[in-house]
Amino acid sequence: MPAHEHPARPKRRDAALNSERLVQAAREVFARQGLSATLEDIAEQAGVGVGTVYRNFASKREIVETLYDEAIDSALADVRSALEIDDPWSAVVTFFEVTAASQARDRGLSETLLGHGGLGPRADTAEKLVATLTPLFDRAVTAGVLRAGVTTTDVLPLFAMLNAVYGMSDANPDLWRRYLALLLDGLRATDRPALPVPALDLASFTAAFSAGA
Amino acid sequence: MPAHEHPARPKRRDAALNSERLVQAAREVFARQGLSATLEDIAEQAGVGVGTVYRNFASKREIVETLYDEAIDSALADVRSALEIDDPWSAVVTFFEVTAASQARDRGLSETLLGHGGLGPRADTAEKLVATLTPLFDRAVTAGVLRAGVTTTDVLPLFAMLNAVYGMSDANPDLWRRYLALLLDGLRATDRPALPVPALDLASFTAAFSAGA
DNA sequence: TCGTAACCGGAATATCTTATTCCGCTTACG
DNA sequence: CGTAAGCGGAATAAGATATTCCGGTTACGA
Repeated sequence: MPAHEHPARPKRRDAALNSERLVQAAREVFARQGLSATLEDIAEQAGVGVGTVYRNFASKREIVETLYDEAIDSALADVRSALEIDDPWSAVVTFFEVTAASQARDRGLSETLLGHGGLGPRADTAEKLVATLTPLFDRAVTAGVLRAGVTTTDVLPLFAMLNAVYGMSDANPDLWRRYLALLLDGLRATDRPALPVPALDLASFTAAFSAGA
Repeated sequence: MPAHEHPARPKRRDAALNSERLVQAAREVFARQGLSATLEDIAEQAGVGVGTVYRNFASKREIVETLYDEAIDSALADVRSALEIDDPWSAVVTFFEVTAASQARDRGLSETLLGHGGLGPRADTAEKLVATLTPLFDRAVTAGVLRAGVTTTDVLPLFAMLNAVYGMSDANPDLWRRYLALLLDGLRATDRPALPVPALDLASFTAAFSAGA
């Protein structure tokens, strides 16, 4: 908020409370149901009427932007903090596990990052993502722990795949870990033949990343 | 068509032609765009008006049923024909490749099988699917080529994952093969630790299978 | 070549869904 | 207490898309 804000009269106490409740409710509902959740779902979760939603946000889009604006930065931060792990392979594994765990926990987040919601990631995000991932992957390649041919552009398809499993079974919320383990085994250096079909090139990656579904 | 059909007067030639065109058009459009394709898309592809669609089918649902009624049986047939391959591991690989290839080629098909369209698979289909897959997997286990703990219920998540990649890049229509290879490597017997998190049990599998998205 | 029943195209209509607006009623608080 | 800030939620606006309808065409048998 602008620094020159009129301290004016503060919000009425009940209004301020509703405001907080709404943000919290939006987080929970989007996390559980994804970005296609209804404003009425959110209002109900917050225990208020839809009118109150609009007294706090100009539109649904604004709510989504408010909540997930830093989503991508946060994902990039996960990459960087994985780089602090000494063992190159552990770092890769940790990156995937931490990132996937956030997405499994928050369907709105994964939709935002995969562009399945309305507003796809901004155009330059793809490049930034690749740039950030490069050190992590390079180090693993140098150490000889990453399978030949695996590149940074593989992460989009890999997360898209995991995304398909997140909510599959209410009884097994951690089911995705099983398939992530499978994928990581395939990603690890082996004496097996190289993968068929090359990874996406940068152009295709960017296109796919900005496309969504 | 009933055997006691009045030979009556045959359809007008143009009408018969349109009929064929429509079925063909529906196949193409559903394959390309998935079951959410519009009846108008189909009519346009066939070069007719929407009215004509309704002179041939009572509803959109009927079109989908007509086209994908045998989809599941066909998938089951793929399993059985994979069983005719002598090498147990090749059989598993072939099953995945053949089945995934059909689905990559036809988005309507994969949506039907994964229940992403309107009409999910019928209730008893899950059991039938598991029953059919069992010999294929059992043989691979006996031969010691399948990783410990991998079961028939893994196929649903695995195909769901592949489904997320099928249309990802127009420039690389075969990209899915790259990730299928990765998954198959993980599925193959190794001396690596067992997978974390068990596979779905039958009840969860059935539930997930009938759920869709 | 005609007459006409069978067919057509595609605009109009019926439904749904969900975002967004509005307004009469409440309530916090000076 | 008075009243402006807030509120709930019905009403409205819009966008999709399945389905219906009907005036205009066309195949085809006589």
